[in-house]
Amino acid sequence: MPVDLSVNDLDRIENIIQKRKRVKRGEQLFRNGDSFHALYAIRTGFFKTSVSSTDGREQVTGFQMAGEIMGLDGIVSDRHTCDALALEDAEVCIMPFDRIEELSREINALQHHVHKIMSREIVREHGVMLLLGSMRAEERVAAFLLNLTQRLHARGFSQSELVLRMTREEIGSYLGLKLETVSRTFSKFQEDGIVEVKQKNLHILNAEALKLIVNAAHCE
Amino acid sequence: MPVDLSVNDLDRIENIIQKRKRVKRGEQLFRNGDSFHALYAIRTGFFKTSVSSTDGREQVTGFQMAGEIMGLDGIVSDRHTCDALALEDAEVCIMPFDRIEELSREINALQHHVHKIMSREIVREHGVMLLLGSMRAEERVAAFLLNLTQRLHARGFSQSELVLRMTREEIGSYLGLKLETVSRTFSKFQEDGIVEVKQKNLHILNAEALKLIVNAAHCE
DNA sequence: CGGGACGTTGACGGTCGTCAAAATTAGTGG
DNA sequence: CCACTAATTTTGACGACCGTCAACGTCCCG
Repeated sequence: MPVDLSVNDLDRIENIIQKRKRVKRGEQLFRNGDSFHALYAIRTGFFKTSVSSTDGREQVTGFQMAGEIMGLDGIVSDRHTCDALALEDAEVCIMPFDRIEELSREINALQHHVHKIMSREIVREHGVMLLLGSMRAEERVAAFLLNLTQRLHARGFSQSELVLRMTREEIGSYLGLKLETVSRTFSKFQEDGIVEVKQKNLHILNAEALKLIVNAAHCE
Repeated sequence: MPVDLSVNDLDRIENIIQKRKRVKRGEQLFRNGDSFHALYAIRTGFFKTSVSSTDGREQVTGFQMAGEIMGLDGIVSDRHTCDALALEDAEVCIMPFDRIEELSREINALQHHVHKIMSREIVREHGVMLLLGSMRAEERVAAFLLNLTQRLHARGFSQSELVLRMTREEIGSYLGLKLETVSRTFSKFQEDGIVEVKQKNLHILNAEALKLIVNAAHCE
């Protein structure tokens, strides 16, 4: 959140949050078609968002953790266009969007902050498109692990230990791979001594090796 | 643009556009790293936007035509994070972003309009992720053609005739395919009597067939 | 303790990438 | 306007990567 704000403005911004909501693991916060009226800030927990095609294929569009914002997809049509499902028990702040817009008109820093959040999401998705469009399986998985650990580290968690809240199938959906390929890639990384995988628990032994895999141009 | 506005407000919004800029085919409007200060609305012409990985792989993130907005990626870090290149001679309106924010605070409809534009871009990218993550080559190409024709049709062009301003390689980059695969898929569609391809000129003979290809669950 | 969801591993095949060559077009300068 | 070169496109042959199908193992939760 922006820092250079008067105490008064900070108070007003915090008042946007009318209430909080608990979402249990396996429950949906919102789903495709729901009417849109608020953005959600994650306080605790872990979510996945996904879209589905008419013929039922699911594409995971992202995994969200504490501090991140969900619901931006709903602004354009006043309806949510994706599903948000809690992968572990979670708590979110409900921020009614009309109040965000109202206050944004009065507090410049908030206005710009909102714009940045949306722009950041666009840039993030550019990165996913690069991953899906041009990387091979090992590169995708390596990039995925590095991204996760980096975000967890920024929240005070370990750089090398993490718990995968999502299934192999959900990882695969996000990365454009089948679950078997994800599993096999984990196994290969383990054989190579890069990671230690024990079900949902993952220990990164050699982050540099992962970075090399991601940045390796595979043809030259 | 929003409709329910006073004449006065409309005037003020139009005054955001300080100047226009011509961009010749092959020229870049902005590039990764450029400092950000404005959004660009396309008046005429056709653009591609793309991001690149450290090792030089290019991913086309979109093709933009008249009426569409470019530059949203730059808001978050005050620097553009992608390249925008004109695929045909073009003219754009330069809209300084600080003026957009300024006026957004006063004109609610403009504020909401800006939010919708950003949300729409996020939703569009969700669709691309679905395409890249779960569709096979023929489905991708079919979806691409339908998307292009639909947008061209909305601008008064033919539903069935179009000129591909981009190369096979650029199409491939956007769709996560190699140029040879794009070319082969066009040839196959032509054999099947779905389209007629003559270099950059494309004639869609059977749009319904394309829709079937896109919506076909390929395994059940 | 038992059942169902999830994960791992193997064998095999298809889709699409790679490499190469030829054809067609576009662009440039004389 | 034409010759010439570069860029783009098409097509073929081949192979790698990853998806598919199947079987088995493991974990979690009631």
